Amino acid sequence: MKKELSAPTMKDVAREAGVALGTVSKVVNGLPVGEPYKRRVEEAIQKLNYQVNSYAQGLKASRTHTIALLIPNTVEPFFASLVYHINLALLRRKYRMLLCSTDSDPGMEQEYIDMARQNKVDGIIGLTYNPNLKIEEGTPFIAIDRSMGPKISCVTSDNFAGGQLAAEKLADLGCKNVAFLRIGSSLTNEPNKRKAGFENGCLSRGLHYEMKILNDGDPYEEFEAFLTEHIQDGKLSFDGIFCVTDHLAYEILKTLRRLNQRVPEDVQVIGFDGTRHFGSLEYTCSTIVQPVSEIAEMCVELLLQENAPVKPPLICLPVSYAYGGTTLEERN
Amino acid sequence: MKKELSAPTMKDVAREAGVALGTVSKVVNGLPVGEPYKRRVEEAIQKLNYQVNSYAQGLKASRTHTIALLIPNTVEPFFASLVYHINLALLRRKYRMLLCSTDSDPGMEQEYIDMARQNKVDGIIGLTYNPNLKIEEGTPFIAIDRSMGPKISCVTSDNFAGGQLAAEKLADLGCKNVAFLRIGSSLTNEPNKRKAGFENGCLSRGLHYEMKILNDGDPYEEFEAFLTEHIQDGKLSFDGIFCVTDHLAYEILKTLRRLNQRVPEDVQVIGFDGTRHFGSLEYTCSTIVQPVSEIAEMCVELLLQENAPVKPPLICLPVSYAYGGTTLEERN
DNA sequence: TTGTATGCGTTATCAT
DNA sequence: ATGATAACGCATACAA
Repeated sequence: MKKELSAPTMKDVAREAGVALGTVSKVVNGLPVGEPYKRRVEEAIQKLNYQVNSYAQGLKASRTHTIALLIPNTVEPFFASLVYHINLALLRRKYRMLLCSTDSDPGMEQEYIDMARQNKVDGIIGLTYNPNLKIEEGTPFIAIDRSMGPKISCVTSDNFAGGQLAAEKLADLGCKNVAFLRIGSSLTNEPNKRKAGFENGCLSRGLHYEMKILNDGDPYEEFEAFLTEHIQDGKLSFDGIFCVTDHLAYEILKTLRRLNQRVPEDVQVIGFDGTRHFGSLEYTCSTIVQPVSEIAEMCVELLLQENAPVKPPLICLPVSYAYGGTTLEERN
Repeated sequence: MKKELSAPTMKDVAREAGVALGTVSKVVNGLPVGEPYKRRVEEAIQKLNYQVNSYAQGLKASRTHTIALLIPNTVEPFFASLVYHINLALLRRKYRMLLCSTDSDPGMEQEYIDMARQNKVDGIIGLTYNPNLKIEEGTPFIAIDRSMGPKISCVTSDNFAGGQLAAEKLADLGCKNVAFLRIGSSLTNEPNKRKAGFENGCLSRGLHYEMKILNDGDPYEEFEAFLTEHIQDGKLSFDGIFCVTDHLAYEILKTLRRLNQRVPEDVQVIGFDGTRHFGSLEYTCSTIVQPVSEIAEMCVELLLQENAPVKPPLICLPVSYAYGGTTLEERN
């Protein structure tokens, strides 16, 4: 009655196989070992149902094959999708993920970063809007969507090109007079790039445009007021609208319905995000799709290649356009 | 130049504070220590920015304050919400979460369970449809939504009561002839309970009902055919429909629109799930809401109370009804 | 009350 | 090529 309830250790395997401790370690780690020894050890492992204790491994090697993901929540579709794809990318490399859902609360974020430090994670991937987060010098950190300073790589989708693409699409689809709608703290700069790209696209195509930008707390009704102002004799003067997120597009679609505007016949709408409803069924609206899976892969790749010659400060991944029923196009 | 890049250890703190190793340990763990010593140790901790290494702790105590969550994916709203709330419940108790997104793939599931074992997690919360998963005897395991055998507690929402509630609501709202629509493997028994509860509710209210149940691979078109069969002179014979999930309800709403049936004027629709779109804005449809946050809390609570006198085999949490625009009710 | 020493499971450096 | 042994960072039983 030695250790019937605690899990078997290498020592147990060694005793069972009648070999030394070091030999078992070598077999487990795939180092060269004499064939008969190897067989006996493997049989003992089978018999005892032995599994290495990665905590002991981590203690020794100070590499834990675990990374922490800091994310505001797992519920918004874009975040949910990010979590999913990062998890996959890690699993492929036999890495584990410590999930840290922060609610964008600075206290929670810091608490989680400390936790991560205690757990000696090999690195952190973080999507946070907190500019003055204290990150340990030694811990590899990759930021998503938001630059955290020059020493930290940031992976994001090409927001500028996305805005531009939206403008070009609307122009291609026959629009003459379009609007840009946005809500969100002006501190965050990524939406600003969407806006800049959109303006750029409109100018290069000679597309007339107007903008309506709300701050974070503002009521959506202001958009309705804005649109109502642009209706004459029941007809909206815009024939195209670019919304800074799919979420906003969804709200605007409802507003347009209330205002008796048909989509896409009277006015076409393009959003930004590209995360589909209900897993992977269909888009809410025509949209600029962020390459979530590529973003995930890039983050993990960058994080794990420790001996990187240089750390790229900002990596923009290409976006694409997807039809979702709110623009004039063939249904497929 | 001893250890300028590796993190400081208790030994470093002890040297800095001029006390013994054990004293530092006691301060860190809140054990009684003389006030002046305590102060010096705390100052040293501050100065060196020391953090305990929870891997070393775990190795010693064989308790790691980490649990693993096995879940098909993080993208479907119900799952996403579950992940979010379980994460919160764990954080409150200073526990960490190892996220294991499995795609319902038995291979991945087993791989993750092994990983979890290697990591010596303190327990596993799992939502899996794989009945013959090999779970270590010693590891505490809580199942969500699906019974994994008599020795493992299962937490779920009260699906039977939910079905019943849907029937009663439809009756209350004036329905006379209703339909139950379901898609999904008949092996899973929770949807069966929704069905049984619904039938029960219909019978007790004298509500006439029909059922249409599809298997997993079947095309949605069969629902459309079913509904079309029940249209005479443009009028659907059903005035109420209960869909087994919000997801299905969403599809059915589109179908009804194609068939020129107005919702809720001609026919009222109730779904099941209650996870809202876009984080927390609004429901897709009127629905039976699962108490996700309570489910999460219950799982964590059960998992962590190790000295439980008895393990309840099945715990059903109460559901509620929420208006979502597809039933005849006041907008609020 | 504080300091010292041992062991947790693993890996790596030694002799053998 | 294999076996013994030290060390990783921490907690704790024991000695001072």
